[in-house]
Amino acid sequence: MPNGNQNSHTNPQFTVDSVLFTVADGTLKVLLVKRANQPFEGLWGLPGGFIDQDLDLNTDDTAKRKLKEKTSVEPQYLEQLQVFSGDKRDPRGYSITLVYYALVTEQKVSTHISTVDDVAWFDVNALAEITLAFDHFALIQTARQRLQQKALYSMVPVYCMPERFTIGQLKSVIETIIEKPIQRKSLIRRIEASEMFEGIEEKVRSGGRLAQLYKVKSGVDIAHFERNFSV
Amino acid sequence: MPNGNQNSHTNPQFTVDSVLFTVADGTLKVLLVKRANQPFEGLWGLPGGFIDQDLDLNTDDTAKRKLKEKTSVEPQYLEQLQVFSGDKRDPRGYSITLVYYALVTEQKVSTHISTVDDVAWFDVNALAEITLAFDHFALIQTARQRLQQKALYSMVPVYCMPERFTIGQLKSVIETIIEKPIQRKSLIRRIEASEMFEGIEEKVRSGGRLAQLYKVKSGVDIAHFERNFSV
DNA sequence: ACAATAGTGTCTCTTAGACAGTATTGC
DNA sequence: GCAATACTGTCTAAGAGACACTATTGT
Repeated sequence: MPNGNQNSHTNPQFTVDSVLFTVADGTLKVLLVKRANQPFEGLWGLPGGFIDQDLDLNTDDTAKRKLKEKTSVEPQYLEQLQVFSGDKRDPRGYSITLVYYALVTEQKVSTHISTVDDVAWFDVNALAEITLAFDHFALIQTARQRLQQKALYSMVPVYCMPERFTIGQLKSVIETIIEKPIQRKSLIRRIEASEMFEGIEEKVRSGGRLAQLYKVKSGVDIAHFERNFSV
Repeated sequence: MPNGNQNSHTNPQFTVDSVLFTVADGTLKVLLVKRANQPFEGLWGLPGGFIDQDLDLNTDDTAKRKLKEKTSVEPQYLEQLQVFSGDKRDPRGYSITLVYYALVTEQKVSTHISTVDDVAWFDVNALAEITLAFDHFALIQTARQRLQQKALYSMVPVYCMPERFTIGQLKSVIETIIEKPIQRKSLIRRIEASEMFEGIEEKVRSGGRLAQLYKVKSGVDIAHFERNFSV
């Protein structure tokens, strides 16, 4: 309920940060950027920054723009996580950040990332060993919990998959995210019940019997399916 | 990822607004405030305003403070909904608002509200008939959807109840929120499975057989129970 | 007695987990 | 044949909806 008498004291620094996840090599990874400015210059932190009112219609655009600057692509999935605020987050004083979390196929960004040295994937289980800027460690943990929850009742892990994938690959990605094994049969039941995927006329070898390749049917929104794994 | 070179262009107006719900007279109601300032002076809008860095440790405090100003009590339940942003929301230009939604027992605020004329409960189904400030109509609809979802798999509707309540009363409140009938038996199963409630040594009359009164066990957090109504 | 509301018992249906069993591939 | 992975069939257990049934109250 704005009333017009704002000032810098009531209008603190506002930024948008994103926790971009992918699954590769059997681990959950998060994209971090080496900071070029104070504070925390030289430390790794989340990609993000200020709104540019000329470029961004809203904060979603800000998150996408900042991610594209660092990865050259827009994430397949992007969702608001939550706002973090207070005077402990930033040594300069009270600050507010709107945090998004996002998912992407690792392959889509790997070539671009390998050409720069200030952007890299980090294993989320190895973050305790490095010092991150601001409260970004806590933000990542919160995002990870939300992703784990969402992976239990939705198909969002598919956003970490390449366009064509096998059930075995998807099972492995889900298990990496939720850190628990699931029943292959349960996954197949979900895939069938969702009616969001179709087998394509191609199989791929995987050490044993050839595996059926699947892809998302055109025009369906994966995010709109809910079903529970009761792990 | 703040970097220090902010200005008013990259740091637009930021406010915190709250959608406070209650259930009374068999309908879902939302608390609105008559605006005393431009823009939209004289129209009804959500309670909210700017952060006060001296009073608010974080945005949760801002939401609570503004709600207390209008209702004299803190809500029993408060949760971040989402951020709304863009240059269409406020005639003065780009703006950002962090929206919370909250629940309260109607009785706790009724006496205070009746003493002022710029705060009132509105039936959420009658909002189309009045003009609200800003995009507050849309914010309320989003909050209502979130509340409906949450009422399906959690016990949050209990936050709309007085301290002691019957199963019949809770059933009615849930049905008002989700706009669908539920099975009394299913509700009882949830109450038992949650182990969060206890019957007290008192019954209350309700037109037929006396009804058992329940209350929340001390020390339990209602928000931490998940179970599905498959309505 | 009867209406009204509270509360119980129990059947069915859906669905997830478990896991045995079959199918197909490379070596 | 054997190891490895893909896929299927089916039993079981949990839990929600449905609804008939019993219990207790005021009139």
